[in-house]
Amino acid sequence: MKKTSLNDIAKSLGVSKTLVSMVLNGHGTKNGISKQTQEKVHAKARELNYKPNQIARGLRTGKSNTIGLIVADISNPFYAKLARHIEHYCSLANYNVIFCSSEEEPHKEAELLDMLADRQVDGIILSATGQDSNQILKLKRDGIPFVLIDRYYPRLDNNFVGVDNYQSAYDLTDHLIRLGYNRIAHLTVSPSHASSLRDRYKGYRAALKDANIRYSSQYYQEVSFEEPEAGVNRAIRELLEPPHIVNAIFAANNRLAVTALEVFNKWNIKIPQDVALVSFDDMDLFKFCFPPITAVAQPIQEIGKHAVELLIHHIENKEKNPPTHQIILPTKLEIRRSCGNFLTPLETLPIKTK
Amino acid sequence: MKKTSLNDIAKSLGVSKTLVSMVLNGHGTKNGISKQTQEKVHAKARELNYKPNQIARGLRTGKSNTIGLIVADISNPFYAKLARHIEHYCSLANYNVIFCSSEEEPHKEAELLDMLADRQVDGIILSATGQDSNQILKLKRDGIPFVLIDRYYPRLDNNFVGVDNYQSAYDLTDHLIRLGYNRIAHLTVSPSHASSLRDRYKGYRAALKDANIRYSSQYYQEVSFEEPEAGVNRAIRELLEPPHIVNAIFAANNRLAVTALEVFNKWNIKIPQDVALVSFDDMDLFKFCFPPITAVAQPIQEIGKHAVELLIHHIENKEKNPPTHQIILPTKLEIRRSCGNFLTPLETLPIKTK
DNA sequence: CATTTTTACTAAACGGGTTTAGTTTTATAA
DNA sequence: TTATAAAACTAAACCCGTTTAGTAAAAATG
Repeated sequence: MKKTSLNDIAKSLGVSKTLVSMVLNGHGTKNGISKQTQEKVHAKARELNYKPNQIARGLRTGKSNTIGLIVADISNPFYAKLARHIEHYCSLANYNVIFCSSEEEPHKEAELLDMLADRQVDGIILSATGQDSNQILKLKRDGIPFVLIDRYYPRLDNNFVGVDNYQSAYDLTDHLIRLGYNRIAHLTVSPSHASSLRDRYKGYRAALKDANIRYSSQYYQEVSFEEPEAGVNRAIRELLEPPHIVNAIFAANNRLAVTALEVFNKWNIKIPQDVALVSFDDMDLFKFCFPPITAVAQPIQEIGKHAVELLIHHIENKEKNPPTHQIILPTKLEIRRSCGNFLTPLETLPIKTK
Repeated sequence: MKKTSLNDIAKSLGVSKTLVSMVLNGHGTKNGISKQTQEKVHAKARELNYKPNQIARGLRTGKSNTIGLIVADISNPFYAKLARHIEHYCSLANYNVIFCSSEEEPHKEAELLDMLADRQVDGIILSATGQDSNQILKLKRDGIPFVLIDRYYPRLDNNFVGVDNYQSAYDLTDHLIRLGYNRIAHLTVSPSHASSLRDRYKGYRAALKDANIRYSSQYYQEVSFEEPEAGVNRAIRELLEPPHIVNAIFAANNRLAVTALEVFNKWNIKIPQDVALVSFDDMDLFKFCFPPITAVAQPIQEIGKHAVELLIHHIENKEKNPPTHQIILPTKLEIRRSCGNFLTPLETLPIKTK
């Protein structure tokens, strides 16, 4: 059964499609269409189950009421939850979401951005891989409204919603230090072009420095995004085999922490007896694993909400060229048992170096 | 900067836009356009960074190269992973995905289906809430190709990709029975219109029956999707407070199992000493929690792959009206420690009834 | 009664592609 | 030399809404 078009309604009532369009868009009264005619149009539209073709409408109005969302990895619960909230807030504002996952690959990110532009999305929410700011400059040049989430480009003045990765990482490291850990590894992803990861590292370093703890380059372990298993394996062996370089590990994201957990399991390494573990980004798993893992939790729902609000504001005030906003939301340090006695965070524990 | 249109290229070369369109779509030679002209067109398109407007193209061709995906709950890792694979396979076939989450609400599902139809998607992949088959009939009537995943409508002859929930639930229950558990609760979601959940229940009942284990209606516990916490709390209190109605719990999906884990944590209920727990649907958490949870794992990537293949096949053979397919994929029973000694599944353990 | 205003509506352009049905020019066959 | 075919290209319709500019008829005003 073919779909009903505006013309079908117009013909069957013997009026112009202009009239039908105006009435159905609620501009009937404004344009002086009589009450009776309006009623007839509405009745016929209902009868024929008319649904406007959004593509045709979009072609004329230049608006698709669709936004694009590109996250680094949709299978990561952090981004999955974020995606859900973004979809939710968009649907409240009558926008749809085209959903993409860049798999942390800059060339895929570039392709996706092009594709979204071809689809005439009204705006884009992007967690950038961070390697190539040309993409961002192109968006700007093409005048497509966009909001960066999670990661930003330090030198560019863009809309951004995220957390203070530096301070949160500082606090997380400081938490370890106050519990007496003095040899803390930093496990991160390579190549870590993402601003979030770089800031986490800087916060970690600053906390060490402020506590007068000597940093060793051996503490820094980078593993590839594509194959974290092998990298984490190697990193943990280096860090924990005699002479036990570290007594605590700071995982720069949840995926690394989970992978570390797997490796610990395999080698029967005990937390926190053999090593303490903390993670940036919380997840359900960390509540239930043994022992529960201390982590920095990001306010995912708020990030999604602000990103959508900001984006839609920009879309709907496009010509006025509104100023950009940077929204930094607070994180929460979820203290659990993976660093030892969590009830007395200020008491330093005797650390057993195995 | 305004985007380049076909007309821009045509004018700047002094040719018709027909010619440009044909050349850029690779129909140049077929339509007898000379080599030189074709080269000129390509060169100019490159120079002006021409990208066809997909909306305009879609309006004319009636194809949007977009499919809609509706899952029940995108924040559930099962669906998040599925979504990722679906997006991946679609992008290989040059389709985009509009992503939606019905939150298990039939009216939201209906709205989303309408919305996707308005957006002229070429097809839909749907994990239906299962309450209202009218939606499905409407899709059929409108001639929109679609594939059901995860849940199906037993009476309707549709494309479907999923697993044998009945048999898998039977096997999972049987696993408990062989370990000596004889009072097994079934924890499920209400209202469980989804075929998957109903089949899991049937498989559970059949396994009990075949083992000559008496079933009590007290074993069946239904909790609401919107607020599982309260429901699971109540259910577990009913099941595990004296007189300890059951010694094992079969959670019909991973979310219920995770919620149960939370409740156990709160009340200091030990697995498997106080109660055994198994879950339908696996997740990372079950590998790492203490103890690790035995679960039925679905082949998520294969489900996504087959769903996309089937859908695209139907889209691209629409007029030929290809026959429907039902693809049932094998599950895997991941035996862990949540039911006691997992190394000797045939040996019955002495069960302590608290 | 003539003119202006208001009411109720319509024709046609537009957006940016695709596609059908030609047209013009040049080469080939009769 | 003329009819015919092939080669190279174009005009215009079409998809389906939205929007601008305008018209016809009735009512109000001078």
